[in-house]
Amino acid sequence: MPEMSAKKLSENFYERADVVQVARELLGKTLVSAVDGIYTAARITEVEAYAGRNDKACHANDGLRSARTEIMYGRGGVAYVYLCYGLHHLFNVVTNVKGQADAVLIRAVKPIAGEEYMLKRRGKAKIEKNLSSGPATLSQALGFKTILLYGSFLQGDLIWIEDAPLLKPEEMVVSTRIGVDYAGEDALKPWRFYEAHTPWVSKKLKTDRLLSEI
DNA sequence: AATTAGATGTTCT
DNA sequence: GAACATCTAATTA
Repeated sequence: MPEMSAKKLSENFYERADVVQVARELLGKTLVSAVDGIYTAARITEVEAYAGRNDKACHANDGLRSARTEIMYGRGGVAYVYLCYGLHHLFNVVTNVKGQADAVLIRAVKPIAGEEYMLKRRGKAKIEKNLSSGPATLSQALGFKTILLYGSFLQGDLIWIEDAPLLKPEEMVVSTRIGVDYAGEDALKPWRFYEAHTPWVSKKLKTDRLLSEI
């Protein structure tokens, strides 16, 4: 049985208004999955903030409401999982209060527990970067599938996030978000964050800077 | 090492 | 019908 010493992040953490700050604070936290009765856990090493109606890169931009985006308008602390490119299930954490459609995309994690199950789900033999450094690969490693998990409560017993110390500015890299070139000037917003000095990151850009250098 | 093509299905115009 | 918060294998150099 897994140890349960660390605390689950509460409603207060997720429902704050500043999605960029919540994104930064999610770095270093522990993402736990008990999907399919299999316990896996991983350290969050890369995230991106999506700022609701005012963010052209966000699915809810201009206040778009649809079956897909509806969950983002609900309360913070639930999962927004969607199918990307017809193949990949991307996992987001909904933040802010009801009515505000903010979310944080989890883009990379470092395995902590249940590595053997992650390897099996990914069809890999070795634990290395490509096991879970990417929004689609981490979802596969942790068993996230959109049908099951859209709207999952993140303090339940299927998926949750456990508290861990905050990273310091010198331990954190800031960059523009990946794959959102269609978003015009919003594509330039420095809303991607990853843990410095770890290989568990999806990709690096020439413009990346330590947060402490800005 | 860097670039390209192909996989696939839902959402939005 | 186009676009899409991606990944992998194959190809080029």
